[in-house]
Amino acid sequence: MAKTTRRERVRAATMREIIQTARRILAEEGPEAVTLRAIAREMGMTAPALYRYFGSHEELVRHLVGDVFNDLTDGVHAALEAAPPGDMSEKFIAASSEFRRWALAHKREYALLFGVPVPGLEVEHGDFAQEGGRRFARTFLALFLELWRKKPFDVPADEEIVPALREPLQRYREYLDAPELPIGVMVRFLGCWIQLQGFVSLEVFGHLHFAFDDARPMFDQLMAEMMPSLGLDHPFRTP
Amino acid sequence: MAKTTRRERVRAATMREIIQTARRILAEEGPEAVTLRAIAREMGMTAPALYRYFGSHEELVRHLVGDVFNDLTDGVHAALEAAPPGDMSEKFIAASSEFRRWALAHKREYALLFGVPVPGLEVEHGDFAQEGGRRFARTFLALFLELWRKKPFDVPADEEIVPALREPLQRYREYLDAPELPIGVMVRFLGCWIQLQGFVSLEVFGHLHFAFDDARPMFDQLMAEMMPSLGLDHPFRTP
DNA sequence: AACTAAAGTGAACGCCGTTTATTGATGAAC
DNA sequence: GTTCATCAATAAACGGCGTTCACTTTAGTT
Repeated sequence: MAKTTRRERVRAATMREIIQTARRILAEEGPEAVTLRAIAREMGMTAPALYRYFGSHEELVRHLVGDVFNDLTDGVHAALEAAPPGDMSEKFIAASSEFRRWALAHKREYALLFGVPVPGLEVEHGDFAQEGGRRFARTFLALFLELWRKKPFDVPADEEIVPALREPLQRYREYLDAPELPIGVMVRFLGCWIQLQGFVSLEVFGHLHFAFDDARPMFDQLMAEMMPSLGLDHPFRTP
Repeated sequence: MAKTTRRERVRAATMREIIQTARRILAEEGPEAVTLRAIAREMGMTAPALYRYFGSHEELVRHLVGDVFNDLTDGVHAALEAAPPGDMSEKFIAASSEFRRWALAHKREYALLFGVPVPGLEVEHGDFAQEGGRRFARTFLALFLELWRKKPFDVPADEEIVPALREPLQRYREYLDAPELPIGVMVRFLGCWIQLQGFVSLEVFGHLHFAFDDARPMFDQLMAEMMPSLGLDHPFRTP
């Protein structure tokens, strides 16, 4: 079991400390401050030493992305578990609100996950980061599927779906390994997710300031309009 | 009229050349390549010379933002004018599609406008850039208002709007100087705009790849679902 | 105790934004 | 038409960055 030599353990600890330090700097001073030299300085090391742990600055940041993803996903999971077990409306609100809350409370980390990809604008985050992203995606997907399975809601018939969209939806359904779902469910799921994340991204990046000081009520409105389309009641509440 | 001295003219021309050069670099090599030294190098100058024209790198970028905004706005205007004059459905599709088309064709410029604000994540773009942003916002706003005025569509009654949202909507309505509009219209306008820009941002920044290679059909689906809520027909077409 | 592989250092390279002192050009006033 | 002030542009330098390389220190293994 514990085949970990002492060397391996201290090495792992150092890697963890590096990522932790990077996160602190990210949160407190912004993404452009996350430099190898700053991290090393903070840890009482020199920058080249970090190359024993990460091949480049970019690779370090990719690990950072994975770490942040896990944090966000943990938050959403916790919110889901804290919600009244049977109440799907509350669960949906809990997960969505926690996503938004976390994003606003960790703008810079959020920007790292869902902002403009830094290098070529095309490259997917690799490996570690990608895994974190998948886990996060699975969380919301599972919630939608639970929603649908427990209490199927009205979804667009196949003929109401833009023809060119049908095949991509089928392929995504295969990828999800859920062949029993109508593609109308897929289109609802994706539509809702895009609305949710689209809204939160605009809010976090300040692109709703043109209309709102505080976008919270508009978010509630969005939820109030979206939830009925998922067969959920929305408690018209503004705590 | 032409009070411009020769000095002023050549100065203005140089400023234009700087912005132009910056845009070329932005488009071809990405935002991180837009450095004072690179711009100067390209123009056969040295970096400090640019300080005669812009107070800092950031100020130069703000002007760049304004320039890019104007480009985008011009594109949307052109698309609107090219649409069949009377057909509001076509106009709406033209403007929305042009917005998306331009964004995808100018990802890096788009990222500059609607990505993560670079410095503190809070600061609004100042002056020149802000004016560009306003002009752009006015374009879509005017389109929505024309829509509503020519053919009023169903909007949520005041009681269907989340209470905490009503006052902010009234204030935004005042700011727009359109006191005759029901706040239900405001909520529709903002909701549609947020959906549109949210979608395009996610697509441009690659955050829809998790489900789609090509998000175009999903965009069409979005339009197909959104337009009826604005009293518009959607031609179920996928050219 | 001796050896070896890993961890860490310091100096250097070429980038960056920015400041300062200095030179070159040009339009305006006499 | 010459003088002079003003603006444009430069070279050199500072500190910061990612990264490389030759080097030393540390620590586990034999």
